[in-house]
Amino acid sequence: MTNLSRKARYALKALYALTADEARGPVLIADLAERENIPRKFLEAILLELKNAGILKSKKGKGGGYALARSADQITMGQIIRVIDGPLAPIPCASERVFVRCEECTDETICGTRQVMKKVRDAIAAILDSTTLADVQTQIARSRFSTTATVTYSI
Amino acid sequence: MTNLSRKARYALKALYALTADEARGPVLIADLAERENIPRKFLEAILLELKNAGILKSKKGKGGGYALARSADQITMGQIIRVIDGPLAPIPCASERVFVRCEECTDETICGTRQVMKKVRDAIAAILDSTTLADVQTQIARSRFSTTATVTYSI
DNA sequence: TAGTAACTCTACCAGTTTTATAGACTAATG
DNA sequence: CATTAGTCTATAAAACTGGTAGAGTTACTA
Repeated sequence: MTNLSRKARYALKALYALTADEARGPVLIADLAERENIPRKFLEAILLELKNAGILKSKKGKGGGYALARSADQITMGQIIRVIDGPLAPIPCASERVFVRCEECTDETICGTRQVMKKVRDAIAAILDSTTLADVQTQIARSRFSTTATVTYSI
Repeated sequence: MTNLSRKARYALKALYALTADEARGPVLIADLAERENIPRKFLEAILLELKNAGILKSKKGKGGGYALARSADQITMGQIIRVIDGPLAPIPCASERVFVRCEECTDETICGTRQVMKKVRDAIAAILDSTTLADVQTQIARSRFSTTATVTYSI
């Protein structure tokens, strides 16, 4: 059931970097791609999606680049992952926001799988919607403090 | 992030039916396939996997078929889903049982995504490993009681 | 106000995974 | 020992994922 796409992992990695660079103003796609080891064109598409979703903002022209649209404590993991990978529910008919009836389900009111997966969805959402980029940032810093320090962000 | 495969949904559907038929002895693949609307050959492969994992047992020859290998309260959703769809963790490096280092992760001890996804994994596992086929069976019965009754199992 | 740095968009492609099918083979039961 | 029913191998269409190419557009700033 392994499920977070590489695309989403790239997105998160990029956002961690942008969070750290929040103060320093817009970051260039090319720089971000190189520093974080993400295929440039692929990253381009990812950042664009995040921008269209209101998570990032961009500035064109000289001195431009990408930056967080809101402060890091206003952006949750749930928001990010939903943008890139879609609903959190393990099964479309268990999604709160984007309910989709599933073909092989005769009657979803009595579907056992659905009832269990609704619980799973709620558990996942509870965690991801309450964890912000700022929280993750703090956790990273804390881990780095207690182990030997590297300066790169891992995904 | 929608993630439970159709194969797993078929597996669960078939297992619900086998749970209900527990008393009546082995069920034929062909019957199961028709009743539950699952492609016959595909179901065959699924049942075989479940058998190899010790969840089902089969009997060949006349009067043969498939049946649960253990009683329904000894089979958890977690066991079933792991057999068909692999680890529950949304990311390989967050898996407890089948840890796989992820390529783009420089240092997993300080990886923010990993730390969050470990929490998610634990939450998912807590639910799926404590829910048995018998539990689901009960829930289905309860739902059927409180709504208008249909006799089919939905997935 | 022109040049250029940088973002935006469309289209495409290759590889993998998922879902599904066909048929030959093997084993056990009555 | 025939029949019934499960097992195995191979194959293939379809969908998805990850990645690439290049033309086009926008907005800074000198």
